[in-house]
Amino acid sequence: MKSYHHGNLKQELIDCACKLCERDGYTKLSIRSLAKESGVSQTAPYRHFETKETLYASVATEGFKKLSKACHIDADKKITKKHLVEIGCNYIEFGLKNANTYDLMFGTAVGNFAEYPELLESANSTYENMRLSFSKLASDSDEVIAFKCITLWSMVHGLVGILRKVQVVGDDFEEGVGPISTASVIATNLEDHLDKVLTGLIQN
Amino acid sequence: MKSYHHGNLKQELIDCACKLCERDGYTKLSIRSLAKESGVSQTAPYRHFETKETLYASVATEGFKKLSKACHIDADKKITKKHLVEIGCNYIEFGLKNANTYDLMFGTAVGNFAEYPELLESANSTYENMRLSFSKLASDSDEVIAFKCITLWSMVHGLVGILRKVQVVGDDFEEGVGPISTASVIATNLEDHLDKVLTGLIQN
DNA sequence: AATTTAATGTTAGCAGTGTAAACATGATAG
DNA sequence: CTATCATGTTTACACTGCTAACATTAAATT
Repeated sequence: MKSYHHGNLKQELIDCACKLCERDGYTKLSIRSLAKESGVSQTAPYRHFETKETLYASVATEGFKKLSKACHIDADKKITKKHLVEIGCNYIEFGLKNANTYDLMFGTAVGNFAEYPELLESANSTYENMRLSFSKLASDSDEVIAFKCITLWSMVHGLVGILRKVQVVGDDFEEGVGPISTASVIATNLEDHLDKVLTGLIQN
Repeated sequence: MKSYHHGNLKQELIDCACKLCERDGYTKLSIRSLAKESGVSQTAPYRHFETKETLYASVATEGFKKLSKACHIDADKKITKKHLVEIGCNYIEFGLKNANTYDLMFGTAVGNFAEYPELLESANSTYENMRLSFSKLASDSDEVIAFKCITLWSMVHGLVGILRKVQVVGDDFEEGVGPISTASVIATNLEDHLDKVLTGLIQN
């Protein structure tokens, strides 16, 4: 027989939410269906998540932890441009393979990260990781490092968005001229592409 | 007295939706509230929009038309790098000033553009505009032009996303090191920044 | 001009949602 | 052993997208 108290509800809800969110997109996620999935009453989740946004924040936090791991470079080694390209590729791969979670992390579903300390922490730590890698590449000032970092981030972030969008736009352009074919060329040569862009970025 | 038939409901709904969407974000937009706003019954909008997504598509279409206009460069002039920087700046300005509409245009709220011919048309025409500008910069092959185009687009698209996100992340880093201060430096020197990145892109 | 038809509106209603309030249970601290 | 408090349940409200059946009127056809 099942006990009145679940025992591990919060974590189970988060795990389940992560799974469903990535499968169907966060819009399709409902607290009620989540509760049913865990065999618990409709409003039980509210003992662990003040609002739906709080739940979103938890899912996003998990997302940033995964992203951080995906972009992690072993700190002992000396960092070269090749490593940065690798970081960029891993970032993009994460964004494309976990598209729905990525939306939650970078969209507007969670309005203000500062309201969710764990989310803020995991997001900032992802940034800090990237910053550290750049700082080991060249002896730049902190400002220059931060600048390069934001530039790389926006580059890969933009590629994730455009590569995804373009698959959905249809392609009624001539061969090789439309956004889809071009994007797919970029997508299949991500390393080369990032290398080219990073070269312009690093040498100055 | 008001007549049974509204006469111009569809356009009024779209206009109203664009306004409310930009003001509150598309998530807050409801067909019912929209109907009430136009003084019409709850379900009247369904005579003009099959589903809510269809309405979203109309709002997004208007968005792409505006974006296209914002990024338009007079075709007669000779295009220089400076013009491309200007296009990029205008793009970013649009994305930041019309953030909520931008979300609708580039998010997943409208799943498949191909289902909405007008949306597809307006989105592709925005791309085509940018492509034309690049084609007047140098005598590259169509492939190279398309490549540069996608690269610039993903660059500015990424900057819009990161610049917005970073304002929301809070900044518990040292002075000049955190994403916010860096991003704000980039934001206030957009021209320089784009110029720098474009230079690496154009010369090869 | 009369009549049919199609476009556009309304009413009523279903199933689903987020969330608040009041109450029930049971693990834990005194 | 008892009181407290975290965690669960029930009930209820206001809102949502959407469908089906019906009403009105503009436009097309005869």
